[in-house]
Amino acid sequence: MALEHAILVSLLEQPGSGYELARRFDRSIGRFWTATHQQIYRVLRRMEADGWIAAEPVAQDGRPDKKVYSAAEAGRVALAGWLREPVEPETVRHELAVKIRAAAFDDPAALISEVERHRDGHAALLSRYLHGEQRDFPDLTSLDTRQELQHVVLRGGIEYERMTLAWLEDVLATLRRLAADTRRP
Amino acid sequence: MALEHAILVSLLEQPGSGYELARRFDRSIGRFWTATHQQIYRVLRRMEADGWIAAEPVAQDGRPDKKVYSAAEAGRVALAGWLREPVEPETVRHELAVKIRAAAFDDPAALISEVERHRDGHAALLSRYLHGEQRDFPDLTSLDTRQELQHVVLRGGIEYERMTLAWLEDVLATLRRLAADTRRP
DNA sequence: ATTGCCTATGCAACTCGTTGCATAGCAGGA
DNA sequence: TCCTGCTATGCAACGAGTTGCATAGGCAAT
Repeated sequence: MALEHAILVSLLEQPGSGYELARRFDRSIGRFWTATHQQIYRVLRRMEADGWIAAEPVAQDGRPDKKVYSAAEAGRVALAGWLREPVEPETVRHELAVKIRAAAFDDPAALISEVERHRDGHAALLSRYLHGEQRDFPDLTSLDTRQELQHVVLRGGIEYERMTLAWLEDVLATLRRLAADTRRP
Repeated sequence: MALEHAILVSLLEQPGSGYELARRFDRSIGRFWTATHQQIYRVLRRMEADGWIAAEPVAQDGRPDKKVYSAAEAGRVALAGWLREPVEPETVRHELAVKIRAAAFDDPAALISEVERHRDGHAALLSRYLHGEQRDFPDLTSLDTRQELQHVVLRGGIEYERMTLAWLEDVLATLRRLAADTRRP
């Protein structure tokens, strides 16, 4: 399980409440790790009990109080240990690939609009990444270690989206060709 | 949940026992959907109860009896319905990306061997895909619908591995540069 | 002879992840 | 004024996924 570790990284980069973490997981962190607020609150309580993080209650006016968490030394040590462990067979769940192969037993044309939706979603994400890159890394010649590492992860996201986009166009061309073939074979 | 649907696709392509399905999920299907034998047996029982698949006991000599499942009409209909539903935000779990960002709070050099391991794994997988392509699709000019769709999914796998490989080399170069910088800044 | 691996299925216990709902005050628009 | 939405945290129930173990015969190598 790496949710603890993803939370630790996020808290090391910037302390925050459970709610704030949930929003980060909807944005930047969510690029490579997703989590709902339920998961996050549960894990935060466990991590606090284990001494990995420390909580400080913060009163706010006009809105509910919050608990701001920050990474503790024990958490940083646990993270360093995890870094040195070999990991994961990376479980894959690619629903669209299942659908494409399933289309052989139904109508390939029925999938076209669904694939177009995915393509548009990936195109939008790529454009968000590229804008985010320009905003957060305007000068690529002077980055510190943290920024270098954030940027190489972002480059991975960008390349992934580019590749996915090209593949989805390939899928669409294939589906359209098959649909035309079955209409007048 | 798409495990049912992945199993249906596999059984439509070729009937088989739970054990055989489990092995397929370790090989080709496992490229885009993973599952253990436990999950598979449980889901098979439910699908049989729902009338999506039919089971036929097959006696074998020299080894235990098996139950060979095949997709039923109700299953095919369910699969066609699922094809037409919009789906999934595709939950992402990219442990290596978490590790890379975590390295900013520890020693970037500690990650190098881990990333090299991943790179080697992806290189081996790419080579398996390319050999599988040559074996299963020797003549790309005469494919039926099913093969066309299988091949476009395989192309996706190949492009994914190529992209990942290039990115991991980028990650390695970045980590090595950062490691050199911190040794003599 | 024993050990280990392969086929084949399954139970039990557990953890992880998701969904629906609840509370509660404040802000902004129809 | 009412409705919607945001901040902020949490409970309860369920479903999905993992891990360890069990059975049981056959095969091959040590």
